Amino acid sequence: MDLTGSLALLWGDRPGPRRGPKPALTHDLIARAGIAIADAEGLAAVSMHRVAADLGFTKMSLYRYVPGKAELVALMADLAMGAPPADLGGGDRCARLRAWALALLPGFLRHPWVLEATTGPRVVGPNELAWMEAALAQLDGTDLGGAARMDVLAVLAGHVRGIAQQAATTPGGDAGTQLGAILAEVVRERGDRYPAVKAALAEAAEGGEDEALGFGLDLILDGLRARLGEPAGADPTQS
Amino acid sequence: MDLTGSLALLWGDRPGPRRGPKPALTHDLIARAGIAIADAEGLAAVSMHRVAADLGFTKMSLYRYVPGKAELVALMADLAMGAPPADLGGGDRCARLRAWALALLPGFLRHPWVLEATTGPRVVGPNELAWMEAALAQLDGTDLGGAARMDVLAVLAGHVRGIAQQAATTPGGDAGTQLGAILAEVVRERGDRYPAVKAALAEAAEGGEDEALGFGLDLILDGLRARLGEPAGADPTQS
DNA sequence: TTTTATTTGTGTATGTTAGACACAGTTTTT
DNA sequence: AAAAACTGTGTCTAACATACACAAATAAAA
Repeated sequence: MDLTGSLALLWGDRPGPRRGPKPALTHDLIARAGIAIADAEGLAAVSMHRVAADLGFTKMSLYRYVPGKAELVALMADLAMGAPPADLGGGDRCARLRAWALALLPGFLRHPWVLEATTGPRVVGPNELAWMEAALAQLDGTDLGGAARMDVLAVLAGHVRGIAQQAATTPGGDAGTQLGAILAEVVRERGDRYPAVKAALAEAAEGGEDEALGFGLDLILDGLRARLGEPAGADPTQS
Repeated sequence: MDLTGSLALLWGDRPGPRRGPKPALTHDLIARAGIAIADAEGLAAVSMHRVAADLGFTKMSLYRYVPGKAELVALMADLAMGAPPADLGGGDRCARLRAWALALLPGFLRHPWVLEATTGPRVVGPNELAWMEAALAQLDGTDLGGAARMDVLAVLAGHVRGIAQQAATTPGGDAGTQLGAILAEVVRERGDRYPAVKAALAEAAEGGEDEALGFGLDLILDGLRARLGEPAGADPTQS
């Protein structure tokens, strides 16, 4: 894993002068082809051969643009998530952080494989850094230390990721429904050993509403408001 | 991905009567061999051949015990995380949830690959379910709905995962330090476009203390306390 | 304008991986 | 003793990432 190589690649540090024939492909084109495959058939379906073939080229020609598969996936992930919204709306700091977190979700839902692609050590791309910047900027002027700010970020992003991951397995497509069904089956058969899970599951299936993301965010942001000494914002779920 | 198969496997639903020779291996033995490899060299180093070889057997003999690699990894992950602590200590509900989350961390730190292995759709094993049960049991008697309880779980576990993931890339070993160094380098070169990240990073590197896990947990649990209408517990970071 | 250096796209080859399948040896049941 | 069932193994295939060398193309240098 040559991380230094993929850095220059992700950040577009290409040497200028060329002499040979003009390259027929671009990073953008390649990444888009990979994204299309991953969206339709999952990250496992993305192979050098497949991406190249979809572009009408040979597998080996891809290596002229990308050092390896890891870098290709990094490129795909950074492009798929896109840039953060320029405007997080009005409201106080925490409301804007809430908007930020909410804005993060659609990307994960549209490209569930990004969750897989961004676990473990990786190179942070321009878009990912832009998302970080957008959130951290909201914490300017607070008395939080650098580590604490990073931590607020981690909590928020972690929660969104968790929700996205949960959502990615739920919709009725492939193994998703199976997973839910199997979990339910296990709990039904051996539910006596897991009463709390059984109860929560039953009640969740009954009530049905999943405002999971909002609920968790409110939890976190209420805590943050208290920590910052700011007044509680408008909160629809509590009087 | 045959999820039904791995379910019976993870939960030990083996058919009773045997006629042929006694099996030389057990799921436990196989999983431990895999865990040893993953701990030492990462999840990528775990292959059927490698695990079998380390046990002194042929690759194909493993398939007598495990339907495929996915099931092997699921087995490894469930065993590696182990059972939740029987006693979460005294204190109020939120203090016990805090203890639960803190107890979750060492497993992730000892076996960083579990993060990778438990992203995406998977079969939930006995230990994972036991962890869920332990946390959900603390929410008994609250007015939270089933979905909300699951969500509290997701927020807490998600945060611990995030911290573990961050920690997994930090310690000075392989690509970890590189990643941090590269991020720092990117920010140093182009820091003007990411002032908030730059500031947070600089301050974090300076201050140094990373009570990241505790900070985030307090954030979440403060929010939860407010939601539950319980008084704030003893909190060392606030008067 | 000719030559030369450089870069692209490709074909071929290698090593690794997951998994299918059939077979021989072993053990329990009949 | 015979039959049935199960285990461990060897062989085989297909997919994959990646190394390497080569021909065609193209821009800079002569």
